[in-house]
Amino acid sequence: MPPKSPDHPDVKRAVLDAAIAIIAADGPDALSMREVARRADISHQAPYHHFADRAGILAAISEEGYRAFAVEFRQTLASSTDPLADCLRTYVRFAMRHRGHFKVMFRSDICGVETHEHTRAAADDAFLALLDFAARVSPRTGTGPDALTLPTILWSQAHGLATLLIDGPLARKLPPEVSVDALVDSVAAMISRMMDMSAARPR
Amino acid sequence: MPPKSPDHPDVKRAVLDAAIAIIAADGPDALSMREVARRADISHQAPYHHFADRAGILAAISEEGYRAFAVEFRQTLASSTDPLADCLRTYVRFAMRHRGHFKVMFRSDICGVETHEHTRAAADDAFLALLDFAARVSPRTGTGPDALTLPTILWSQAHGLATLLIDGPLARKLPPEVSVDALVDSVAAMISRMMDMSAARPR
DNA sequence: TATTCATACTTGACACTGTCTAGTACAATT
DNA sequence: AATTGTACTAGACAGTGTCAAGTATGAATA
Repeated sequence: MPPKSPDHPDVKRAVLDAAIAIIAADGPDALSMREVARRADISHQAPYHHFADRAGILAAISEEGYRAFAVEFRQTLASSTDPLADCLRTYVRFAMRHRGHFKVMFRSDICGVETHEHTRAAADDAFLALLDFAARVSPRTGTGPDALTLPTILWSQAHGLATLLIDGPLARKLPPEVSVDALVDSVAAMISRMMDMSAARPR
Repeated sequence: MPPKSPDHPDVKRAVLDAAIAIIAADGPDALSMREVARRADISHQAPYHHFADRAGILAAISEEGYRAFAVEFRQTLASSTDPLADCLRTYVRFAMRHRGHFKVMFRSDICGVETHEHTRAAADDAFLALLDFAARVSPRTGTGPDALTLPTILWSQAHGLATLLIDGPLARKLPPEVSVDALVDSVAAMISRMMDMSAARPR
């Protein structure tokens, strides 16, 4: 039980929030321990009491992101009648609403998934949610060596769209009259239609 | 005309190659001007004679990447009888064979596409190649507000797969008996089949 | 041939970074 | 009252990007 600091009610949270804000604005590269400390109005060394190092902060952020993602994704999956379109939308919407988290989560070099146990566990769980999604979209998916093909397609589709919009050049390519939401919707609709047709006459 | 240095035949090239090697191994974050200079066996300030700053090196690398990508992609498109599968393979293969370039190209925060004119031009041209690809795959694509939907789908698919394999957690998820090449092949095959069916009974 | 001049560097310095090592203030425990 | 552990602060160090100034070298000019 951490006895509350006299200065701040929850320094750890303040550190995380400052870090997330910096990352959302300028990307993970711009994350500086000292800038975080400055924003949280603590000494440049205080964050080290809550996180081992810079990588520790990033790992904590991506872990938080994976957990939140799994929750949102499972909620959508459970309550949707058109899981393909809705989950795709959820994926992209999560990326845009939690840029700070998302920008770290899928950078395996910095997200800590290979070095931090808790982060890895959260990432694995989020991956399970994705597999559930794929199974729901196409129950025919077997367990053979091809079992990963459809999940890979769906994941790539959602992830590629999200990253191209967040980090990549896609948003810049959109003509002004096409909104990001509209694009996501039409992509979801077209994919959904293609999947249905493919299911209607398999093999 | 740059008069050849007495020390190196082409310092600029040496700087670029050292930088690409560093990025391929440890990502763009690990790129350090001083490490580059050390590897090229020049003073820590010599790179500044050929590039304005760190961002200038990254912009040069991504420009080079865009050009090479456009060439490879157009070659595939011109010579293929199954453009969808072949171009998807080319995209992913390019990412894996030119990791150093690829890891910079699609990080719009660092690739210089918004700040460096030549880089932007190369990126725009590569995008045109993608549009040609989409038109070839589905000639029915009109010019209305939905014109971007299919290109977006194809691009997202290829890009998502490439980034999940290069930077993301997908490669870690693959069971040992499934090779990356095999996964890319089966994804390409499945997508291709779905597109064909969708084309066979449109609307 | 002697002088000028741009090119391609090197060297030195600065502010900033992550992180190591020492501290210090304070609450809970003994 | 003394000890201990938590949550910090302060100082120092090597490494970073980059600015400023100096130096060697080859080409152009006088």
